[in-house]
Amino acid sequence: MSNLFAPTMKESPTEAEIASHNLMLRAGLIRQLSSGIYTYLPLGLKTLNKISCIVREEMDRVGGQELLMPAMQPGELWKETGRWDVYGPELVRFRDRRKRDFCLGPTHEEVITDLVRRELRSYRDLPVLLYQIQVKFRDEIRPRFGVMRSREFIMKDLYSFDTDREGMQNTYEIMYEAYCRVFERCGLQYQAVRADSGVIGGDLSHEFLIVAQSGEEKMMVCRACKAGYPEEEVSCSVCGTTSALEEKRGIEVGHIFQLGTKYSQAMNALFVDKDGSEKPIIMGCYGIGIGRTMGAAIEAYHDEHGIQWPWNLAPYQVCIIPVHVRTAEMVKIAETLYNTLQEAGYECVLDDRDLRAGHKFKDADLLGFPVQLILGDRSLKNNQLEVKIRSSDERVDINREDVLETLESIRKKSVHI
RNA sequence: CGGGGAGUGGCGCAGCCAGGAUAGCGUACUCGCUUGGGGUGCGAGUGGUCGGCGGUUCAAAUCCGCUCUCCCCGACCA
Repeated sequence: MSNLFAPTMKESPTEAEIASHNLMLRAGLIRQLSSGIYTYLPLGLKTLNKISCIVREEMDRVGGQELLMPAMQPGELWKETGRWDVYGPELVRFRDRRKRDFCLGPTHEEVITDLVRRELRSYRDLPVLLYQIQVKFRDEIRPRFGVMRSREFIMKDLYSFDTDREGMQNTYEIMYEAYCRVFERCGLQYQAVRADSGVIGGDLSHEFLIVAQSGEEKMMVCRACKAGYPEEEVSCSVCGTTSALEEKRGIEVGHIFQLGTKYSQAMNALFVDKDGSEKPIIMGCYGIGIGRTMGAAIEAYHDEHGIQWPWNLAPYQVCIIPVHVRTAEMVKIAETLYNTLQEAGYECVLDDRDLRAGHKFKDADLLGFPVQLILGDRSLKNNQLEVKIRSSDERVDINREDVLETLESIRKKSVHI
């Protein structure tokens, strides 16, 4: 950690009004460049990448193919769908040197549809699922809550292309399940809720919310069948029970849509069906806010001391804390332990800084590593070390040779999939 | 965009109303000693265009005008 660029702060910056924003700044995960525009520092990027990896794996698992589209998009495409006029000032627009209209993509329906209409001709090419994890730009009226609503943000957006509505609905269900796995693997409590499809357009739509007290959105969840409903929908539950609705709050991190032919029709993205007739491709689109998921995770898991990362999202799972680095013996044992864990596949940091124990403890708590391995003089003599679980504050002394076994059992308890 | 608030060493703030000497406090940082299991104690030190431009005045962080930025509340969103 002496080499780690993770500037922590003891005091809270004034601008951060909510826990996740405050902690991301204090723990040195992000720094603000401008309103709604943030730099991810090394630790913040680590977690961001963890979320991206999980998302990527789950998209690939259901047949998604990753590509990368440009952020800079010609206005022409947006005029084709009419969204150049509809989207409003949230769309970041500019002209190039030849005075052609361009924008920075807030979403990529136009670009992907343009790609697909050029390359996909036959029903034999379908269905296809294409996605990217990429930076998006939305000139929000009011950016707020740090990375939760920023003007530049990382989003996974997948677009599906089917030959008919049944195919699209099938894809939708598969994606729904994939989303459930993503959030489970992140170690987050989530809730899917029926939603309006808004500006994006289309028919059926669900939002995925991370359950958190501080969430901006209210929802009603059926205690029996776990189905979620928007607050305003007082309709009863699908499973028939009427009185078992519970109000919960959440943070929207994902949204899935059945688009139908809204874009394919407007942009003339057609395929030739079995019977030889040309039909518009049936589309769906599926977003996950990567940075927002990170913020929501902190919002859901923190205490007065700092972050409590779920195992799979932690920048490092283990923090080794020698209470001092004054003796060669202590340093050697700490380094040996570090190497042992590295070889065993644990991501760990060694707090080799020449600081007082209290300072290191405070930092480790703030940064939220799931496990702290504390090396003190007393336990050292007995060939022991102290294991502290961040989320429960549970502490036990174990023999040093049992460390891998102990970590493995902690990992098993923390991770479900 | 409407309503509210704030810009003063890295961070958190005081000073401004009632203009005046070297712009102050906490923290962080550097050095020395000290301490060593929950942000040690003492001492010394570095670091400031007081957001910017213009004006009033013998004199502006302080008064006036313009402007930029940031934050909070509302409509919108991953």
